[in-house]
Amino acid sequence: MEPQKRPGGRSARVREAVRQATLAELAEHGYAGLTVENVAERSGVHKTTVYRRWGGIEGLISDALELAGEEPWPIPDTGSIAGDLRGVVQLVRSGFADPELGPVSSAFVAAAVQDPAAAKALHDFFAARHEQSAQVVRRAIERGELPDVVDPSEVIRVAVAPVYYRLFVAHEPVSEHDADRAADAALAAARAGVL
Amino acid sequence: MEPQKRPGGRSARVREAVRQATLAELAEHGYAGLTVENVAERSGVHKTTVYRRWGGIEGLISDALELAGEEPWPIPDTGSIAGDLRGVVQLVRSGFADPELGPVSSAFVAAAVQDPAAAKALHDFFAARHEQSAQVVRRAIERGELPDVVDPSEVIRVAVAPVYYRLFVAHEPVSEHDADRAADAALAAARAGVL
DNA sequence: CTCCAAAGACTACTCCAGTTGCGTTTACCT
DNA sequence: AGGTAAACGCAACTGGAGTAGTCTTTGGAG
Repeated sequence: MEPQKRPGGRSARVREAVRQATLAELAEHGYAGLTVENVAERSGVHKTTVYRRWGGIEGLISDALELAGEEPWPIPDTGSIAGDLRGVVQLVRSGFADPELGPVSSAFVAAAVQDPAAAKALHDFFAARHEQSAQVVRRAIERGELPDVVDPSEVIRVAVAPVYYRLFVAHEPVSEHDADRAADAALAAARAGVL
Repeated sequence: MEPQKRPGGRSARVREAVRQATLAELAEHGYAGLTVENVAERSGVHKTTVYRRWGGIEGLISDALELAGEEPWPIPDTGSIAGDLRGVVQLVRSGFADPELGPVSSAFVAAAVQDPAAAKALHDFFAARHEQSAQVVRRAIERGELPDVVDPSEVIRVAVAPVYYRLFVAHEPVSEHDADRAADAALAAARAGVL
């Protein structure tokens, strides 16, 4: 009574096992502590197989990232653009603050800074996120809360950028207040029509 | 006729040679391609000496970063906060776009994402940069261009954040227009009093 | 000028990430 | 069912990062 056989046999099981092991290792040891051997041992798949199919750590990251990108992203709907934008930014902040998800998310960013393949995967990931999150801005435009000249995805970028900047560039702590302020700043700029 | 002897003898020369070699290797091969052996060979200093004094790649990066932090940062003075802010952000953008400085600067960011020591060094670096750049905002407040409730360094952060976000998180290209727009957005938020 | 302590150079070693070649298993196809 | 090609497992090997011990050089002090 195998789970299911149609979408693939052994290979599919191996792939899934490795993906899960990668995420688990990432959560435990972070990106710096991620090794192919540990992933292989945890997944029960042999070391050489991982090297052949994934090519190395970068491949593991890209694959896991692709998996993460398929998961849906909750879009806030508080009724006002102010609340929605704050919701989006807080979601980002809390995601990295989470002791379980945080290290995994951070690992993706870390990997992308070094490996071009991971960078491409992360680029696509964020393109999708921007597109989805921009929904809150489009709704606001329809409601007349914002001028229709604003670029919806640009508002999202400017809103979340300070959080990422603090986390991965300046390496400063990010409080809830910081997140709200970033969202409010993006909103003020959008209202002024500069975005 | 040695350059100068007071500030130290052999050790000082070794340290300087290694620092320069680190920067040169960083510019050529980036952070991913940086190895202790290459730095040692280029500097003419033995491998073991580098390991003993710097401890490894992280130490090399931290040391080079400390050196970079001592260099002065040009503060724009165009007469208006709008021009000054744009100048600050453009300076960031052009720094990373430069074919020589870009890889080095990027390497610092990459290193800091992985190594705590480099992260600390980069944190201090940006703290100093924020403090210096905030000057343009403080002048604007004095001139009455901005309300005196605004947080000068926060305006800087919000202004430059989208550039870094595009470069190192979303991995999107950054145009001059993007940089100007980010500066304008921060200014609009500051005028609205939300920063 | 001579001596000495600190710092660097050198050699040889260890250890582990990544590779290679080959044997074995597995899913799919007729 | 049986055959086959792809995918996986396995063990041995390679290469380079990092370490340890020892010798040599250097810069300063009396």
